[in-house]
Amino acid sequence: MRIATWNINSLRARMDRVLAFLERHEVDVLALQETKAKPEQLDLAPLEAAGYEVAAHGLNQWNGVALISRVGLTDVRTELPAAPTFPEDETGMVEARALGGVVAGGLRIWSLYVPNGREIDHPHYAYKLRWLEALRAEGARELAADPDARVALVGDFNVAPLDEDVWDMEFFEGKTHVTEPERAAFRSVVEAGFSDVVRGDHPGPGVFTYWDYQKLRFPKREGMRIDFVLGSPAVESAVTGSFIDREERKGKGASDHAPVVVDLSF
DNA sequence: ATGGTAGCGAAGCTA
Repeated sequence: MRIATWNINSLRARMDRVLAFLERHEVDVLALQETKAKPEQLDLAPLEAAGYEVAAHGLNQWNGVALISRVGLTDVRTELPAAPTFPEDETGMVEARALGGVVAGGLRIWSLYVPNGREIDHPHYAYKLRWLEALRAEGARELAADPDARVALVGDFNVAPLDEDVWDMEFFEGKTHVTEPERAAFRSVVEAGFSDVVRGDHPGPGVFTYWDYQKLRFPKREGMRIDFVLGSPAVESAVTGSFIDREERKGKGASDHAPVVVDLSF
């Protein structure tokens, strides 16, 4: 089974890229972030013609999350995101940041869009830390109930866990994504039992998943590693390979994030 | 400190 996560920065603007990506890599389940569309705004005909469906989509906040899956492969359990445990953002749209589904074989996959945090002194930064703590608690709860649970936490974490995950630490001094509280919150999720299943095969420095549109960051190779696939022990032991599809950041109409792809064999 | 780019939706906000 091949799963992927991709901050798409508007699903409508990039539906053609999504379709080509799914087919080129034969992806089974794709978690999307920043869909920036209401479900009813999407033209799903091309997806369905290719054998895919939107298994789930965050309801109506711009920065929505979604799961695209081969038809019939993913059963969305609305209780899975455990939304009540997640803090609400100022719009009250909790479900638009975390959405989970059960894929055939019992894999639970969550598409996560961690709050950006904006500035360190902005209330959104504290919200980001609370949100990550809620994620940790929910993940820990799932593994306490079943240590062998197949759970993948995937998405845009908006945290660069290591210094080598940004192109220049000096640039990020005083900025979000690299602060110790954010990194500690990320590590807490890992320590709850969800390990990065990509980094081992694709160590840094210089291995990134995001490059700002501005200032020629991509051609200058000035990026950040902030998109992750974190797997429970059962998922980690099922990983047979992974890659970051840097090609998707190239060309006209690219998202500012590249997809992260992981192969699993249970 | 500013502005640079992109998306949405029709001005300004978010990233």
